[in-house]
Amino acid sequence: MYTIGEVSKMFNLPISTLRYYDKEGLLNDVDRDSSGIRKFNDKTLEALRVIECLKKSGMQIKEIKEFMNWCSIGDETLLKRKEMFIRRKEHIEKEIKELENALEMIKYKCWYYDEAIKDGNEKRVKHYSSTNA
Amino acid sequence: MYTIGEVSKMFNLPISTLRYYDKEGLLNDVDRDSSGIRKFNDKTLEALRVIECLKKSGMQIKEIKEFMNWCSIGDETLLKRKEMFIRRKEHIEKEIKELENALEMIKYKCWYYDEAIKDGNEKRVKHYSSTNA
DNA sequence: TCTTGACCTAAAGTTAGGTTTATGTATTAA
DNA sequence: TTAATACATAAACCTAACTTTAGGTCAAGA
Repeated sequence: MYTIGEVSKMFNLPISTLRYYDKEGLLNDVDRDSSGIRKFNDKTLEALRVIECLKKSGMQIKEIKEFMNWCSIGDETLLKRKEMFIRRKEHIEKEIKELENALEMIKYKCWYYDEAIKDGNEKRVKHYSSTNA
Repeated sequence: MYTIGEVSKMFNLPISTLRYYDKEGLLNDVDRDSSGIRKFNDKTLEALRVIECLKKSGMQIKEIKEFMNWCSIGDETLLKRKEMFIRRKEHIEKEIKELENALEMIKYKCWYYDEAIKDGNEKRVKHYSSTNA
């Protein structure tokens, strides 16, 4: 059992964010002690790891909430959940490709400015712009 | 010379976004015809390509504006610009790594649900959670 | 006893990056 | 001449994902 402050440190997430996730229904059934204080368990930690991952994959909070809901419904949603992960996989693979393209252009720009700095101006290197970037 | 509508189609960007970029100062000195209509040139197209790339690398509009400003100042900002691209390179490389980590977890989840669907439930496969994800 | 620190809630506020709306102008085809 | 298009502006609006604020509870240590 962990307090909200402990979990906040473990995940490097503001306490306000954890409360927000709870309020939005991303953290199914968070236990409370007799005075209403949240007691997080290992299931919550696992949920937070999944949330981190799904956010990275471009999902919105309300979509993640929907997924968490499917999880608590049970076996009848297994297929839906699998299909969702397949879509996330495709999304993230596409995103990586796009980032790699951007990275190529940025690397070219690093070279471009290296050369320009050597020359003191962009005159010579400018000619390459249309052919390389 | 291109109209805003043509550029919108070329870059698959809403006209409103192009006007917004112009207003925010991301598109240095866009020419206008005698009745005030924007006439984009190849320099603008190149700027748009750079903007796309810098956005992908995680930069904010106001930071991109600052960079565009450096470009119009001239050779004295060459070093600054190069350093900026080096930082963008680092940022994007870090981002790719994080996405690759998320992708690993998502792939595991795809396998997990594949197995669970074969079994009709998560009972058997659940045991692997702590060791794999 | 008092104060400090960690927790709680509801509700308002914030920010980025656009988008929409309302209104107007200029060109062109029927 | 009228209607449709494509352009223009300023200003209001929107959304997601938090964050901040204001006010309150509770347990522990000095």
